[in-house]
Amino acid sequence: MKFKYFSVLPQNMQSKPTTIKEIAHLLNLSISTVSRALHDHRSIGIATRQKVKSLAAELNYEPNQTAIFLQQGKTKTIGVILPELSEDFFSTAVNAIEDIAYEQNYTVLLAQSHDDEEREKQLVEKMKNHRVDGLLISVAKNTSSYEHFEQLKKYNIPIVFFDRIPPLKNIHFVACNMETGTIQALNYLIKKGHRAIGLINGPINLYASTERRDGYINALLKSRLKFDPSLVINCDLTKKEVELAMDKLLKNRRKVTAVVTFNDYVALYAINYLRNNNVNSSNDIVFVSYSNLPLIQYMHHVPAASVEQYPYKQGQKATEILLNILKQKDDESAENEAFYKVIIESNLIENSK
Amino acid sequence: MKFKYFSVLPQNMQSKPTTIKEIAHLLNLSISTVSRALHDHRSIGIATRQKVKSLAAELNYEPNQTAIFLQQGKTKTIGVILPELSEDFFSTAVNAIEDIAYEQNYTVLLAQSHDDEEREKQLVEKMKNHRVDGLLISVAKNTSSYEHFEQLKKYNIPIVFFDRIPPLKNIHFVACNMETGTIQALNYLIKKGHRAIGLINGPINLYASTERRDGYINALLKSRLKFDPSLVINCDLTKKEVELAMDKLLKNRRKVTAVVTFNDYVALYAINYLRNNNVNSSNDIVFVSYSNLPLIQYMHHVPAASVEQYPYKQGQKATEILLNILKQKDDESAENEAFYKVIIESNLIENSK
DNA sequence: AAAATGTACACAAACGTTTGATTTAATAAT
DNA sequence: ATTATTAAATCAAACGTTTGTGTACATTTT
Repeated sequence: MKFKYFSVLPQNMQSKPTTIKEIAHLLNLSISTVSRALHDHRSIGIATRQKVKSLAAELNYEPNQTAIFLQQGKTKTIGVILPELSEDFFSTAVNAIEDIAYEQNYTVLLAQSHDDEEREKQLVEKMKNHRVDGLLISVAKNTSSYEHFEQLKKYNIPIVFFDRIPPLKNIHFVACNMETGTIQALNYLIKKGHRAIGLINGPINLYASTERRDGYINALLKSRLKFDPSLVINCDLTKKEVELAMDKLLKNRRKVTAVVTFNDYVALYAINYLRNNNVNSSNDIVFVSYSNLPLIQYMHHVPAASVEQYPYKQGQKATEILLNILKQKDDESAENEAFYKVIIESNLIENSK
Repeated sequence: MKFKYFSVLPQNMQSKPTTIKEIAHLLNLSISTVSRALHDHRSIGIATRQKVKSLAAELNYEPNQTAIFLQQGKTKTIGVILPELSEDFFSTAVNAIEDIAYEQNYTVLLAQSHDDEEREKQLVEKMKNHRVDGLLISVAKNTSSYEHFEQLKKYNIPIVFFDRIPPLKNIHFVACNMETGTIQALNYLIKKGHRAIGLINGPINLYASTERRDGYINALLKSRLKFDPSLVINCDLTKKEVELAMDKLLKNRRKVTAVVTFNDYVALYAINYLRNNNVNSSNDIVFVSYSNLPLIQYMHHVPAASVEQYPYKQGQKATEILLNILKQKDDESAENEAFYKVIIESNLIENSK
């Protein structure tokens, strides 16, 4: 690792940033007049307004946000806490959040919990200290206590949860209903003639797993097919357990012709497992997955279809809701305490390739 | 999309957050005494300190950061502007940035330019308005003018560039030298007996492309092999052009036995192209790539080796440097204007699988 | 001509801190 | 007994805004 360190003369930097005060002094006006002139207040003569504005422009005046924050008691900043930026779902959700927030002149304070409850708590604390106006949270996988969220309510900092929502009563959230997508997936496969359909599901304690299982069972029942529990296998989503699960399915009495996997990664592991073990059925087993990550474009053998969870839409909705709440708070102190609960239906998307 | 909207009674929220002022009033002390007591100033009696602290704890006092920001003229916040969070390189760099920043009690204001120069400019402006103490930037691919960066210098907001650095003279930066990694890659292949080695490179105007090409040529010369320009093909990194490039290589007079690709995505496209077209040499051609993205774990046929660019280390170094600069600025106003220029050497990593 | 209205601006408080300078009282040194 | 020293706390200014209220003058209304 090379390390160069150059020393150079101090550059000609302009002193301190211009303040409203200086402008006032230079023009022999009061501070308030300058402030109002810059805001086009009607009680300021049009001539003075012009004078002020042009001088401000000349001096590169820019309002000191920190002062405004203090004065207004808010920061025009929303905090975002989510598990992992490297997960594509979240990074696209963040794209939405940024887009909406920036549109409305809000700034985004972003932080990752890395699915660690302790860190999540610290971040909540930090965000509170930083006086964010509101919070967007997708909770860590193993978060089991929720006081840190409750506490924020007391400070009157609104939270909107998205995707991974805590089991609390009075909260705002937007989430995706996985059951309907699962039903669509099953119907799709059933229509194609599949009767023995496997499900490689996630951990049993995850709500997302329950939704998938429920959808799976309900779709079967509706089609008057009987539900065979041996075709549903829970795993912790690691490569190893996925392969074990796939193996179990292959060895099952009833030979599956299609498999629904908890997400694209699981599909990938399973498909690669089949190919690596030269299972001749590798091309016969049809896969349906969730998420529709861009990563599947790179796969050689892609799932036939995928249940879309609309990360962008979720992020968008959640942000809109939060900004709405903040706006209401401004408008009336009319404690219109209502809870937004938005549920986006998932949808099956067939993969063209 | 379902949409439920519940109305609920206003909850018992605690009024305004506690201030130092209230504590002072309650204890019949002056504001300054309370402030100093909380900071363990030695001129405050130990008894008073205790009284103040316990009352503060009782009232859940938390200093109002916005007030402190104003008073101190800094925000303990660093801005980060980078092209795309969904690119794994950047999201791991962000991990490093967050880790280091949080360690030192700084907050991170994150934003994506989406490789758009205009947006980048707006973000810089926004960050400046938000009075971030310093900036970490990886510049957008098509940024061609740099005044928005220069301008910040005048405002005395330090910038540390990382990975994608602008062609400016007096700047701080940390970047990765791709040439050495490329040389390692070539040597690796040459040692394995390869003589006809293709290079699917990026756009010719990118510095990263130049580095790769230079490394490629230099390694060949050093091994006394002659450089054949027809084996180096530039492309814009899209799937289509990569396939075209691969095709060109296949049709070349000299048959390549190894290919170095600009990054893992290119490798992926190329490898898939070979397999899809049932080129029998698909397993004979050895690939070496850059980045070592996690995505390759999911590939069936992975590159034999990859040049690591150390995103985490780059993020880490850049943050450390920025925080150093900020600390110096506090300590002495001794205008020790020096420029950090850190170059991390890339390294070839063989893929085990 | 007196009163009401309107226009264009200034004053001053407030937001919640930190911090240099000052005061008060008690203690130690001469 | 007088003066220096120290300890403990207070005062007041400052950071840069916004905003409710006050004021002077000119203009209109009655």
